[in-house]
Amino acid sequence: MTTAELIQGLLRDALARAASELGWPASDATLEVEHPADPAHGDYATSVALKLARPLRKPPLEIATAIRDRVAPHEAVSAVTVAKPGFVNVALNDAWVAAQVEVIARAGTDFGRTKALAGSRIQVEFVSANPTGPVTVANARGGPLGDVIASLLAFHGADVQREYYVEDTGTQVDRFGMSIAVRYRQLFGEEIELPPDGYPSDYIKDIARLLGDRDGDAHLRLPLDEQAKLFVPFGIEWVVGEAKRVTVKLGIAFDVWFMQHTLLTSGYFDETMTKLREKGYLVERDGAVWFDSPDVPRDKARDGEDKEEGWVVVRSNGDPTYLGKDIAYHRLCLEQRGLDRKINVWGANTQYHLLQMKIALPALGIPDDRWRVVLYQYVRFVHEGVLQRMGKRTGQFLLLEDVLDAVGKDATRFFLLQSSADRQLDFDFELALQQSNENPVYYVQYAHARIASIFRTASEKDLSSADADVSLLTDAAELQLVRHCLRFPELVAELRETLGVHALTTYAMELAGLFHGFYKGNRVVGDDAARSKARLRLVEAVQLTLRQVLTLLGVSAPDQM
RNA sequence: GCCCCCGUAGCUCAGUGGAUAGAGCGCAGGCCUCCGAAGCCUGAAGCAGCGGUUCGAGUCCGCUCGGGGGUACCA
Repeated sequence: MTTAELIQGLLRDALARAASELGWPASDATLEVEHPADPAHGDYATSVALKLARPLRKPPLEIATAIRDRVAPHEAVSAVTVAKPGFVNVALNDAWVAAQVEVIARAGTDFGRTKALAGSRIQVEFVSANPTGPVTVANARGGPLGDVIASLLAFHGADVQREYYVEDTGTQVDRFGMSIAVRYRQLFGEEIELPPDGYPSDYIKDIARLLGDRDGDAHLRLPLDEQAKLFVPFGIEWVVGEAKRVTVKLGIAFDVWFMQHTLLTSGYFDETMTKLREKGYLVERDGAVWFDSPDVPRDKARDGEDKEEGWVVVRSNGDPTYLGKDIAYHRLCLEQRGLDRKINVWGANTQYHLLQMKIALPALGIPDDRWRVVLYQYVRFVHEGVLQRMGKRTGQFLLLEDVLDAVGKDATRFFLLQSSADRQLDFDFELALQQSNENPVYYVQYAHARIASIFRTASEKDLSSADADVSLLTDAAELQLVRHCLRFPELVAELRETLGVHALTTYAMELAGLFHGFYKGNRVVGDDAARSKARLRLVEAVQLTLRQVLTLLGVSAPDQM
C-alpha cells in the first residue's frame, strides 16, 4: 500500500463515520488526496469537505472538522488539521517517515513494485513502422514510450509481451518492392525512372546492391512487377534486420516480431472476414467488401458530396486493406493467442483508424476494455532551417540511428520520454548535439553516481549502512528526501492507470534535484559515526529509488561518470 | 467544411479542478583548504485571447486566433 492510499483510507473511514453518526445523506463525491504545494499545509490534503458542502448544505469548515475529529490515530500521522476554506490537511509523523528509510532499503528492487496486474497477459505493440525503410526519429518516439509502458506493467506483475507488428503486405510494400526493382535494373545500366509513388531514398539503392551482390543479374529478364514481387521478402528482411539492430541499440528487446503476411497465409484473415459476414457486418459493393454496422458514422455532408457508407476491408482487386488486416490481427491477439489486454502505441495519423477499430472490434464481440491505444503526436524535425514532418515516402527524415550515435541511448530515450505523448515534439538535430551534455538525464545519473561515490568514500573509512539507526534522521532536509522517495510507489501506481510514463522523467529530476541540494548542505560521511551510518542508509534509499526510476525508463544508472 | 491533439518563462518542457504555476537550457550575479562544480545558491522572466461553469480554472465547457494531424479500395 502506498502512503497516499494509507492516508486516503484513514480519511475515508473518518468520512464514513461522520456520515453515519451525523446522518449525512449519501453522496457520490469521492475522497481524493493530493500533495499540497505548500509544505506548511502538511503532506497530504483532501478537499472533499468543499465538494460536500453543496450536497450536504453545510459549511465546508464544519464538514472538514467533523472528518478531522474522526480520523483514527495512526503511527504514520502526526497531525490532522483543518484549513480555510475547508481543507483537511494531514502531516506525516517524522519518526515514521525516518523509519521508512529502512523499509525502502530493505525492499530493494521490489520498492514500488506491486502485484496489481499479476496473472494478466498484456501485449504492448509499438514502433511497428512501415517496413519500407529504416527507423526514423518520428517512428522512434513510440519506442521508448512503448518500452517503458511495458516495463511499468511488468513492474505491477503483468506478464508482458513486447511486440513489433511488421506490416509486410499492402500497397506501400508493393511500392517498396517496385522501388527496389527499379534500382536493381539501374544497377545493370538500364535507363529507367523511379515512379512518382516510389521510395526515393538511397537505402533502396543499398538494398538493390545487396541483392545484386547475392543474385547478380539472375532476375534481370523478369517483368518489372514480377521483380517487385520477388524482391519484397529480401527488402523486408533487410529492413526488419535493421529495425532489430537499431531498436536493440535503443535498449529495446522485442519478444515477438509478428509478420503481417502470416495473417493471410494462415487463413486467419479469411476466417475473420467469414465471421464478420456471418454476423451481417459485411456488404459487397463495387467489387469490394465493406464493413458496415449501425455504429458507422453517416456523415453525408462531406464537401457537399455523398459519402459511401462503411469502410472497405477487401479491395476490389482482392487485397485486404489495413483496416481489415488489423481487425484480424487484434482478434488473433485477443482471442487466438489468449492475451488479456493489448496496448497499442500509435502515431497521431492513426486517429481515424482508431475510430474505425472502436466500431469494428465490438462487432466481433471484443470489448473496448481489452485493448487500448496510446496515441502520440508527431515528431517534426528541422530540415534546411525549416520545421518539417518526417516521411519515408517523401525521403525527408532523420534516422534514429544517427541520433543514437550522436547523443547516445540514455539521452535519446530521456529526450523522447520527457514530454507527454499528446504533445507535439520538435527535434532539432543541431540543437540536440549542442545540448547533449546538458541533457537532464545526466543531472539524474550524476546524483546516482555521486551517491556511489559517497559509498566509496565511506568504505575507505570502514563505514557502511549496516545496522544504521535511522531514527537519528530528524533534519527537515533528510526527511524531505524520504518523503519524496515515498512518492515513487504512488507515482507508479498512478501510471498503471494513466500510462503517462513521461511523468517518470519529471520525478527523476525532482528527486535528483532534492538530493543535489541536500548533498551541498549536509555531509554524509562525517565525524559522528552513528549519524554517518544513518545518512548512508538514507542516501542508499535515495539511490535505490533513483535506480528504480532509471531502470523503468530504460536508462543506465552509472556508479561513475 | 467536419473530427482529433496541442498553445504555460527568450528556448525545450512539467504541472491528478485546489491554497504563492515549477524545472532544465539561455541570461545577470555569487559559491570548491571539506564525501565528485556533470553540482549548489540568488535574480529577471510566463498560463494565446474572450466569455462561461465552480466556493475555487493553466486544468472543465463554448467561441476566436495560432500550430500539427485526420477525413482513401495508403498504412
